[in-house]
Amino acid sequence: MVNITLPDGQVIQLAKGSTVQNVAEHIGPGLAKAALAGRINGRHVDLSFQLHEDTPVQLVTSRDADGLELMRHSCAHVMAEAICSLWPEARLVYGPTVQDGFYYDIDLDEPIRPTDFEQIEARMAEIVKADVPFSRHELTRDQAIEKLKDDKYKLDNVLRADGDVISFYSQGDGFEDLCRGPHVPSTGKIGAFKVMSVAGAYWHGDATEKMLQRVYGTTWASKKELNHYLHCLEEAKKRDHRVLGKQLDLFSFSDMGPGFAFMHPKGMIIWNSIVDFWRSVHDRFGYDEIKTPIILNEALWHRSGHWENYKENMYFTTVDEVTYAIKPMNCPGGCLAYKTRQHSYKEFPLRVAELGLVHRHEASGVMHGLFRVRQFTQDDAHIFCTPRQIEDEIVGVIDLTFELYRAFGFEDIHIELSTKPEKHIGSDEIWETATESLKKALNTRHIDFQINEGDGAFYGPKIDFHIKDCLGRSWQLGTIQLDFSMPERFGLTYTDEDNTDKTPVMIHRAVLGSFERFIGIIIEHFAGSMPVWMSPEQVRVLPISEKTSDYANQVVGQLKAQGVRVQCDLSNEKIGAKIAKAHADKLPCMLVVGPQEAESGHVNVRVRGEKANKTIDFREFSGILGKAIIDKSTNIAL
RNA sequence: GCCGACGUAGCUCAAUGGUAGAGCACAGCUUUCGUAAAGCUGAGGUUGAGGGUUCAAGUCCCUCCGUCGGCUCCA
Repeated sequence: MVNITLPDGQVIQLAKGSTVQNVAEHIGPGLAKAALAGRINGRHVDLSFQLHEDTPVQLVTSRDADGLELMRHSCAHVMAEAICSLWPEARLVYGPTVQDGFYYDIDLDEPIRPTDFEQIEARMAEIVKADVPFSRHELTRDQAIEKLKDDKYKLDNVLRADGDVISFYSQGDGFEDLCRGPHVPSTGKIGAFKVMSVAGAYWHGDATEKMLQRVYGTTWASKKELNHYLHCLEEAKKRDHRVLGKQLDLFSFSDMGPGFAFMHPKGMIIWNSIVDFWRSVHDRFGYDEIKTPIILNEALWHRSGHWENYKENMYFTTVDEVTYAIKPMNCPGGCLAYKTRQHSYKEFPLRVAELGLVHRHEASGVMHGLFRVRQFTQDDAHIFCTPRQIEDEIVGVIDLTFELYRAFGFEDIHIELSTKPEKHIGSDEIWETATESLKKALNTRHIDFQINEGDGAFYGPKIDFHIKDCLGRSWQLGTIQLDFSMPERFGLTYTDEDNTDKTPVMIHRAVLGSFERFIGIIIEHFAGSMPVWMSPEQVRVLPISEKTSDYANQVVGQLKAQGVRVQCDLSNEKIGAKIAKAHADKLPCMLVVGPQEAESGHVNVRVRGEKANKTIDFREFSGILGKAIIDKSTNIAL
C-alpha cells in the first residue's frame, strides 16, 4: 500500500502501483471525470502515472490555470497531427503553450494560409471526437537520439532536453511526438479550440536560420470561454490606439513618411497637457530644461561611439559637402551643452532635462502605430553628479517616476535591474559601486525588483520601469542608466573640493520613454476616454434647439473664460443625435441646455459613460469641473 | 530586414474576368425638436503605384510602396 496525501491533508491508502487516475476515482466520480493530470511536489504527471511510494498528490482539472495549460499543450499536438495529415511533408519543430493559447512551429515549404484554418480545425475536431488516449513511452537519451537521428529538429530538441529519460507521446496509433508531457488523458478532454493565425518565425529565434511557419491556436475549457476570449479580442481591437487615433482625429500616418506620426490638433492637446504637467513636476524636482539640435556633424557621433554601435539605425544628410547625422539620442548634444562652460562640484547634481526629438531608422517590419515609430520625442534628462551623489539622485528619479505614473492611473509598476554584461567598459570596481547604488536606492524606497543578470548597457547598469495597463498588458516606459563612458569620451570635467578636475558621473533617464508611445499607451489604457485634464474637448454644450443658442453661447463664453476647452453643438440635429455624437467623441461631459435651463441659469449635465443626467446651477457645475481638472480625475463626479 | 495576408469614396465595407455600389460622414433644403443618431436631395473614385496577360482586369501574373499579424530588434 502507498499513502497518498491530498492537498487538504487527508491521507488515503491505495494499492502500490495505483495511478493518479485511481486517486481521483477514490475521491469521487465527478473528479475522476474532470481530472486532466496530477501534480506531485509541484511536478505535473499524467493521470496514468503509477504511484509506488508515499507521496502527496494534487489533481489538476480544467478549472486550474495549469490544467488549462495542459489542455492547450495537448491541443498543440492535435493541431500538429491535423497539419501533418493535411501536409504529409510538414516537419514538426516545437510546440509550446503561450499566454492564452499555443503555437506550433512547422517546417513546410508550402505556405499555410488563413483559408486553410477551417480545414485544420475540422481535422482537429475529428481527432478530438475520436477521443483517443495520449500514451506515453520512454526511451533512454541514447535510444531517443538514435530514433530521431534523421529528424534535424526533434534531434535538436532532444539534445537540448534535460535528463536521461526522453518521453514520447502518441495519440491513437498513427501520430507520435517527442514531448516532455504530461498531457490530458485523451483527445476528448480538450475543450473548445480555434486556429488563430500563422506567421513566420526563425528557427531558434535566429535571423540567420530558416524561417518556419508558426501556427497559433487557442484552447479554452468550454465553448463559452472561447467565445468570451474572442469577444475580449474584439473589445481590445476597439481600444487599439491606431483605431481610436483615426476615429477621434488625434493623429495619422502617411505613405510619405512611414513611422513618422502626424499629430493633429486634438492629439496636440493631449500632448501639451502632458508636457505642461511633466514640466511642472520636473521643475519641482529641480531640473533645468534645454533643447539641443536635431542635426549635428557626423564627427560628433564618431566621438560618442554611436558610429560604431548604432550607425545602421541612423539617418544622415550632406550639406555643403559636410556630413551630418540626425540624432538618434540626445546625450552627445547634452554633453556639448555641458562643455560650454566650467563646472564646480558646488552646482552638482546638475539635472538637465530635454524633450528631445530623435530619429531612428527602425526595420520596416517593426513599426506599429505610435508604439514603434522612426521619429519620437524622448522625455530625456541627464544628471551630472559625483559618484557619492548617485544613490540620492536615483532615489529622486524613482520618486519622480512614481509620481508621474500615478497621475495617469498606473499603479502596477514593475522594476528590473540589469547588471554588467559580458561586453562592457569600465573596471569591475566601478560596476560594483554603480550597481550597488542602484540597489540601495531601490531598497531605500522599499521597492521590489527583478534582477536581469548581464542585461545592462555596455556603458553601465540600468533600472527599467514597466507598467501594467487596464488590460493587464505590460509596457516598458522609463529607464535609468548609469554611464561611465560618455563623460570620458567627451572629456567632461568639474572642479572638485580639492581643486582638481574630475570626470562627472552621468545618469541618463527617461520616465515616459517616448511621448508618442506613451500617448498610444494611455489612449488604449483609457480606451480613448481621456481624463478631463487632458481631454481635447472637455465640455460640449448641446442646445435643444436654435432657440437656446444664445444661452448656450453664453455658457460657452463663461467656461472659455475659465480656461475650459469647450465647444457648442449648433448643428441642426435633435438633442438625441447631439448626445450620441458627443458620446462617440468620448466627451467627458456634456451640458444640455433648453429654455428651462436658460430661464434659471442652470445646466443639465451628462457625464461620460453614464445614462443619468442632473440639472444643476451653472456656477456649481463650473466649480465641480474645475476641481476635476485640478485633481486629474478620470471622470467628473457630480 | 524576414514569412504570410491585405490595400475599393473621408471612415467601415460590398462587387462568378463583363456598366464600381451601400451605410456613416460631408454639402444644400425641410424640420426647431427635452436626453444614445429625423426626412429629402446632392456631391464624392485613374479601385495604393507601375508594368503585363486578355476582346475585356477592382478581380489573373510580375515589380515597387504602404498597412496588418508574427519573427528578429527596440523607447
